[in-house]
Amino acid sequence: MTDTLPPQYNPASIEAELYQFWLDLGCFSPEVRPTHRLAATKAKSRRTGGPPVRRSARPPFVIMMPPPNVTSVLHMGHGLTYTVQDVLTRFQRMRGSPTLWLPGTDHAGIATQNVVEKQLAREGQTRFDLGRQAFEQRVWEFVNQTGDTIITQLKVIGSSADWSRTYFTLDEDLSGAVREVFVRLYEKGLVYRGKYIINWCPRCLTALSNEEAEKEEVDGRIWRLRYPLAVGEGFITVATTRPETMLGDTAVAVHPDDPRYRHLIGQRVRLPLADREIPIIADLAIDREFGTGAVKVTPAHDPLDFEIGQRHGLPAIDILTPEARLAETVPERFRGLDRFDGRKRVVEEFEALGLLEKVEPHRHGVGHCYRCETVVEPRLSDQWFVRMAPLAKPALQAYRDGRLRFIPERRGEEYANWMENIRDWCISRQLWWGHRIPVWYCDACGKTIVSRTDLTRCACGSVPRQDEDVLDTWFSSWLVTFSSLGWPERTEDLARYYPGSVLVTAPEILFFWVARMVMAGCEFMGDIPFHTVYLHGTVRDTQHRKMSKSLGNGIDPIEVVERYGADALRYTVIAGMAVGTDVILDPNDLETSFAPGRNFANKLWNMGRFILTNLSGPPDGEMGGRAGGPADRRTGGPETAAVQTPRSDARAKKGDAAAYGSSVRLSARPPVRPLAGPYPDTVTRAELGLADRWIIARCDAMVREATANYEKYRLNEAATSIYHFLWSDLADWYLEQVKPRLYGTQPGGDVARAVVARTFEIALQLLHPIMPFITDALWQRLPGRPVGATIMLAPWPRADRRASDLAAERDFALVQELVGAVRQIRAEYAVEPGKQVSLRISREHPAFVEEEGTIVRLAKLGHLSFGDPLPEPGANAVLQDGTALYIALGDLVDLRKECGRLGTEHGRLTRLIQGQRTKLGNEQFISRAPVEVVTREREKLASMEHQVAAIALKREQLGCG
RNA sequence: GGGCGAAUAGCUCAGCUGGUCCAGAGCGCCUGCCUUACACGCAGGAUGUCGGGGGUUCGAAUCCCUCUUCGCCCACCA
Repeated sequence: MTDTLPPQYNPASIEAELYQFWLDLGCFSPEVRPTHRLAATKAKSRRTGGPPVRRSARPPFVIMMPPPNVTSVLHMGHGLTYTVQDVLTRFQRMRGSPTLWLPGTDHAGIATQNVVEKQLAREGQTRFDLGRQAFEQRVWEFVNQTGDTIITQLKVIGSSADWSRTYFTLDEDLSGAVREVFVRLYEKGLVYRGKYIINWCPRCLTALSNEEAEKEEVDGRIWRLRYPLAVGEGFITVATTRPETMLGDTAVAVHPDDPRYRHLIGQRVRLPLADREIPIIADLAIDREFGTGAVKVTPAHDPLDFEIGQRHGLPAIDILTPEARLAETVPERFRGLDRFDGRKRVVEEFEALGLLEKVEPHRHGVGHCYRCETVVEPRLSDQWFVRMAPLAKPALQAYRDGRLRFIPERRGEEYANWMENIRDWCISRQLWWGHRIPVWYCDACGKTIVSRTDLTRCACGSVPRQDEDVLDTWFSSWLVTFSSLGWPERTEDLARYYPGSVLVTAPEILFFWVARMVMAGCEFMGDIPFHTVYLHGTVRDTQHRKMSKSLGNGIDPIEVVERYGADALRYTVIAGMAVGTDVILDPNDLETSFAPGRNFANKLWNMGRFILTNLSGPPDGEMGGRAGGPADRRTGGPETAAVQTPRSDARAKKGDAAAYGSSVRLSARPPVRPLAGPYPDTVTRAELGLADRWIIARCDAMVREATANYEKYRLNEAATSIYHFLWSDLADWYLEQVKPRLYGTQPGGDVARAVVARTFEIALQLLHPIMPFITDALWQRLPGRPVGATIMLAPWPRADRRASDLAAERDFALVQELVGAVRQIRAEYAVEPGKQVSLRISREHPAFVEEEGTIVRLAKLGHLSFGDPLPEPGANAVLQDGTALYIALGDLVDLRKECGRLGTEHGRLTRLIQGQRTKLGNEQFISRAPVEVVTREREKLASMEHQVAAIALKREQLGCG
């Protein structure tokens, strides 16, 4: 790493190198991985042989990474979710927990198969041309070729996952777990095969689970069709949204108590077009209010109809081919028509026959394939299912008991609601890419054999055939909380890292994945797999549309990293995301969208440049800075930033390397004793000035706030409080305040350096989980860092009681108000930027005396004096504590303007005082409000009265009338 | 149809257990500054009936009701 720090932060110059450095240190692993670099340090002397493993008192912190699809490319949604996970991981790691963020990739059955099939299509082939084996081979080749892309990209954004443990859901181990689970569930009677209505995607040619068929509101139509009675005159009118299915009708159902139809029950109708007779039956499931109250029953193509059919022993006629064309079972003229063409044709014929009664617009939910968005077809089919109700019980109980909690909380109710109404899970897929169902059928003896191992011979001696289907992708993902740790083997990892801690993901896969993982954990491990489910928002564009490939409104995170750096990306999404809310970014204006992060990173960089070049003190041996004379800081330029300084020598002598993160050499793990708070141990309280005490107190407040917010998953608040401390407090005020001290033009340089170093370091550490690269780059350059130290393993700063200082906060606020007042006047009177003016302050407050230098400098004053303001015209202001200011401005002053300014202020305060008096005059308020509140309100009034009196006096002096 | 959430500055949103955060941030906008860390910057400034109405309370952006408008989840009304 070179030490030239250019004025513009260039993320590319540090990120890749730092990431590699972290990898080399092995610090993404929950176990200790001492490297040669570390072992070479004085850690050796402290330890007597053996690996430097230290058992932490804290329980491990484990996050399962939701495995991205193996063939996917990073999008902004990934950018968000993996950033959140990395922030939590880095936070916990620094707090001293053995931390495991376990990554993996998902074979993503349908998605991957679709991609490869598309490739084949371009070559004019289908998977059937290749055959099963060759096709699988082809997919493997594709996966091996592209599978690393997403992992590489995750690294680019700074993810500190333990890559050595990366799994793939089709790995041998995980496949073994899948088979084990299938067999166990089968043996328990929880897996069964049966013929039911499932969601069928006519494009992917496979069954889907209920969750995979996404309901979407569609503007459709509802047709009323007349079915003539078989005997005599008349007809019964049914209502349908899918007229083509009438070709498969096997009954018409009405409610048994419906007076309109009661007399028709038991009669038959002549089904038009199909020219079949079907019965009119009565069933309680019929809603009399809807449509005509008479329902056409198509058992092969509708779940409700299927149930009715079951109850009444109706035949089911499948009228569709797998591709959703009309099948052999319909009259010839319809055969081969696509379902939607068939629909048109059926309606036309009904109309021609005079049997179309009415067409109405109708908005309703239609299922769409979650992978290709094709309208799914409810279809009667032989599939494998998992009985879910028994599995849901303990998973629901865990939530009810409070053992499993959700953030935001309301998501818990969605979870519970789903669990309570859970339906069986269709797990077989008519695909070739995935875990083949471990079931064999023997055609000779008719046996069905479910087996953990591949079966080559049936007990009867003949060769069985394996079920053609594969399992739902989610059937392997719901197991990863333990299968990725070696289950069903009883591995050390499993013992140590199960159950995990937090599951972070998007709400979209709450049911697909999260809920099922809880069920699997309860069933196979006897315990829930994590105690907290953190569901973050979605990344959307400025029109609040979800970012997606098809809409073309996506943002490529890698492009953002290339342009602004990973830290800018991370800070922007974290700061922009309150709990449970979405992140809005403008794909058309990356510059503006990521400005917060980019600007902040650059600010940090420059703060770092400034601080590092000044930590070594002024040149020419003016360490105390007591001798005057402006220091030429250029001689102590960036190149020397990382060299040892007297300060760091002092630290080294104290042997307190641990406090500066060099503990990495001792244990490669944060030390048990966390870094103390912002109070620098190298100075005594007596040496600290007002500004020093103020920034230390502010820093301490930030430590408390940010830590609490990290703990509460309020990452945006943690981010903004650190941002505010660094930018508004440290950079805008403290660094400006200490410049003369650092330059040696004022005494106290040593103290200033100690305070700057400590507070900056603490802020960097607190910020590290969010902006890992720049914080480590700067932190490592701070004086006294041993080779191989990283902020990643530095201990989490602790609040320090000695640091809080209400008096300092109050007094420095006064100084800030005063400087602000002067600046305001200067701006208002357009005083030339460089021009010095004189200020007179009515009150000799100790804070003003102590911070005189600051005030003079920051308010660009030539001279400051205390005493009654001069009676001559000048610019005036009154602070909240009643302190009056007077600035001599000569001809610039406009008396009327002054009177106007003061008059406005006077009026505003008078109104407030009025309100305040009314409030305090209210008996009810005095008696009912808490004493502290009343006291506070009284003080407020007193202060306002004081201020207004001072203003009145000032107006009198100016002769404002 | 059920359940839930949100409406705060031009834009995107914070505001966690009703009373110092006399309503905040970022971006944008206006004015002045290339002040020797940073123009991806510094200083100053403007903009809000906290969606409408009602209520509870000594006190409401914050709690309750209602209306309006968006959004989310679930659902076999064909």
